[in-house]
Amino acid sequence: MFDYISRYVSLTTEEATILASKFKVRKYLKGQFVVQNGDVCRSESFVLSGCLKSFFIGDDGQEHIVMFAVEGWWTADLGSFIMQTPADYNVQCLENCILAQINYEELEQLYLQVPKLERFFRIIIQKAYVATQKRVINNLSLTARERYFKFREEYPELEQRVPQYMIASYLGITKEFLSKIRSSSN
Amino acid sequence: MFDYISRYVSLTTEEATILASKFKVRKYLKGQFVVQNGDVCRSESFVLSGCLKSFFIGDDGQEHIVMFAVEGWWTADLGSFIMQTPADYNVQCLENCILAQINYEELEQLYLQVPKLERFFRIIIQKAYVATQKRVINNLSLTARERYFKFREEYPELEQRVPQYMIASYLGITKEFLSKIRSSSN
DNA sequence: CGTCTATTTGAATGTACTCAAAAGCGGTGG
DNA sequence: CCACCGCTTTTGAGTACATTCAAATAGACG
Repeated sequence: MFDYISRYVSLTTEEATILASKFKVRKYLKGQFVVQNGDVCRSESFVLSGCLKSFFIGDDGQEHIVMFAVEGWWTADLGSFIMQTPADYNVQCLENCILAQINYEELEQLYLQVPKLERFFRIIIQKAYVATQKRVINNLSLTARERYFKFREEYPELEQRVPQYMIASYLGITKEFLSKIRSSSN
Repeated sequence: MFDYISRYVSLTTEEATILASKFKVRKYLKGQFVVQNGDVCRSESFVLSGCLKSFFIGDDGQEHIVMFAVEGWWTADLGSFIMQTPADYNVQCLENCILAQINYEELEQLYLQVPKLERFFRIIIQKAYVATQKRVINNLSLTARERYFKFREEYPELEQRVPQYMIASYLGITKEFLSKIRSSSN
């Protein structure tokens, strides 16, 4: 995690120590929930190992996957976290996971103690924002087929790690249709 | 703009002066481009008055609207701006506009001179990110019809100000189909 | 080997798109 | 003041992409 952060801002040993003191490392088993819909999302998690999905249940009763997270990614219901309001999403482990977590109050303290990190998180979010905007674009301008192939290119690891029906959900198509896409010319 | 910023961070008079010195106010006529696809997006713009669209031309040759911006919103090709790489999008005025603009170098200086603004922009981007994620969700879980009515609720002003075919583009549907949605039970 | 879950296949249906043409609407000039 | 032009919106018929539901098949795990 330090390696990762130091790509964006350089920390002194002291700052790194403060940083480390705010995070707690926690293990989760496959299937466990890190965030549950309706609860306030109390912490932001950096994935040290494992794989998770964020999803919500639509009015239709169906599960819609918002995003996946693997090693080196952050996960949370950010909307809930920043406003400290009940979460729209669930975050659940698809594998056994090890997460480095920081809660709301400690993060606010951290911003005060190490203002550089304000910059770090700004940059991280900017990138996430741009990526999400690209996803909006793809959803609007590409067919299901094209979206799927783009997904494969961009996240070849996920293609392996995650069941197909979840990828279908992430892409916004049914599992049956994804299966048909795959069978016709892969 | 100061009012707007002071909702998130409180600035001293001195800091406000520095802030003001970095921004340039510029007027654009209806139809003018603030950012052009292929150019590097050099500045971020805060809309003082007017209305703009960000869009790109898909492989199919069709215009896809990424977002609108009205008074009190920020606009830019953020991906291009933060990486200083050629823009994917165009940003064009739908009305005569007055924008407060800051370019890349000046913003970086500003972050150094008034670190509080790092916080301000982090918060802004966080909110934009959450909003964009909601849009992804809506696109995945709602029908065209539902998306349209949600859009009306959320942006009643835009509904008035922007031609219908652009709203259709923003929603990811054809203008013909939007017309049909409207005619059946409005 | 049996059970549970995930994937595939097929037929019928629905939602949204394409293309073409008509109607509405605002501005401009005769 | 009306006629015409360009641009936006509407309407309709035919089509394509994606969904639903049901059933069959394949894989993983005990």
